[in-house]
Amino acid sequence: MLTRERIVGAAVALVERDGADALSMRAVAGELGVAVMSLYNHVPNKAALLRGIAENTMESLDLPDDGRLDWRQRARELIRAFRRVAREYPHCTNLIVTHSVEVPFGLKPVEHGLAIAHDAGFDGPTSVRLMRAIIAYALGAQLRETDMVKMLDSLPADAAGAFAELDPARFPRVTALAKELTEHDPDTDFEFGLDLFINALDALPR
Amino acid sequence: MLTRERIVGAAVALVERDGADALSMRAVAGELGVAVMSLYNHVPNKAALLRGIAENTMESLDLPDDGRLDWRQRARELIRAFRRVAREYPHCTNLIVTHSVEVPFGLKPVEHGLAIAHDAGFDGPTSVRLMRAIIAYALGAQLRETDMVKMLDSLPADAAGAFAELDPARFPRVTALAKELTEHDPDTDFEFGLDLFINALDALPR
DNA sequence: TACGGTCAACGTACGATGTACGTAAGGTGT
DNA sequence: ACACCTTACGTACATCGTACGTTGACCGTA
Repeated sequence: MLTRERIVGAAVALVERDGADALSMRAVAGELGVAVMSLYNHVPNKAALLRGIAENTMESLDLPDDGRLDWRQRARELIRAFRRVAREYPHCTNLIVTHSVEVPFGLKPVEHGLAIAHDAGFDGPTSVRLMRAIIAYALGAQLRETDMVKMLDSLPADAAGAFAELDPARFPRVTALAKELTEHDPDTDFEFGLDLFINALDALPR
Repeated sequence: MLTRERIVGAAVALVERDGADALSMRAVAGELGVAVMSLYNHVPNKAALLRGIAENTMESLDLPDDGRLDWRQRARELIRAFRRVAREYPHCTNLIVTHSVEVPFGLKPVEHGLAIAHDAGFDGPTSVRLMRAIIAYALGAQLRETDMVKMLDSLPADAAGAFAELDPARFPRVTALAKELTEHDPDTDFEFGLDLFINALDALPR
């Protein structure tokens, strides 16, 4: 029996295995050993399938918000929950982020974020704004990370060497920092920016 | 005479007028009153056309970095330069961001950013990391803004009302902040996050 | 003037994609 | 036994990127 769940599951598996570009109705049908048009009995169109993937991915968010902890720690954990999902379903996450799929995660994370901001002493409008800022950072970090990976893959082998051999008169810092620019530790980078953000919030007047 | 420049120009115009989804080789050819395959005498494939769009868009970045100013102000202006481009070519910018087009902007902005970080007193590795964090924010802010616009368009009319009528027991903050959540002033949001970031940098030990 | 070469533009054609629409087969209630 | 509904299927079409071969205008040389 074909169901929406099986279809979405196959799509998720396919995307994680072969990348987002490999997602086509025909490929999903093939994955299930089924004819293409059979899918349309359960999924109205491809956009709906994308929404299904988004829901399936984002519902693996677990948000164990312990109100007794320090709000900084709670905020960190909330953002890290997103990052964990992105690590578990990297290709699906990218698909969602880049195709700006319709409101993938529900209101629960928003509610949590606003609660944390409230407990930290921020007023309503400020809470909304700082949530937006932190969401922007999390989205961008994910995007930038995959960009970086792709770039480093496309550069031949000795990317640092190529940077280092630029004209030092025009690019003094780039040549000096060639090694750092071509090295990439996603977790460290992410945590660095996250810390920056949390500290900035901490310093904000309320 | 058909040239790469004319083709890219037509593509940019088309994307800004009809959106990124409207970009097809046939549409670009139509825009120029020319047969589809004629484009391939000047552009090897669609990916190259995307790169052309990215270059064309990002070369309108102007970076008047005045080294005598305060580094905070210089950093702000560097980020705002990106945002200006995003405001001038919104659809092209989104196309670039979401399709992670190959290294669209050159090394000049990177060099500027690193120079500013150096003048602010940060060491090399830290400069690289904080540049990455700020790039993540700028990318994500752009992404989130278009998401937000799309979401508000898709929601019927009285989105705030819909939020406000949720179960206040499950979503106390969301219902209380329904108005703020459905209102959107992109510039204010962007500047709020940018300030947050700059202040965080300012507070960072060096 | 005639000719051979170059090159920009074109037309045809193919495979892949999303999906509208009609068909068939098996189960269920009367 | 018969009508009906559900579920899967096959055919068909528009649109996409692009490989490949053809055309026709131009230009230097004989």
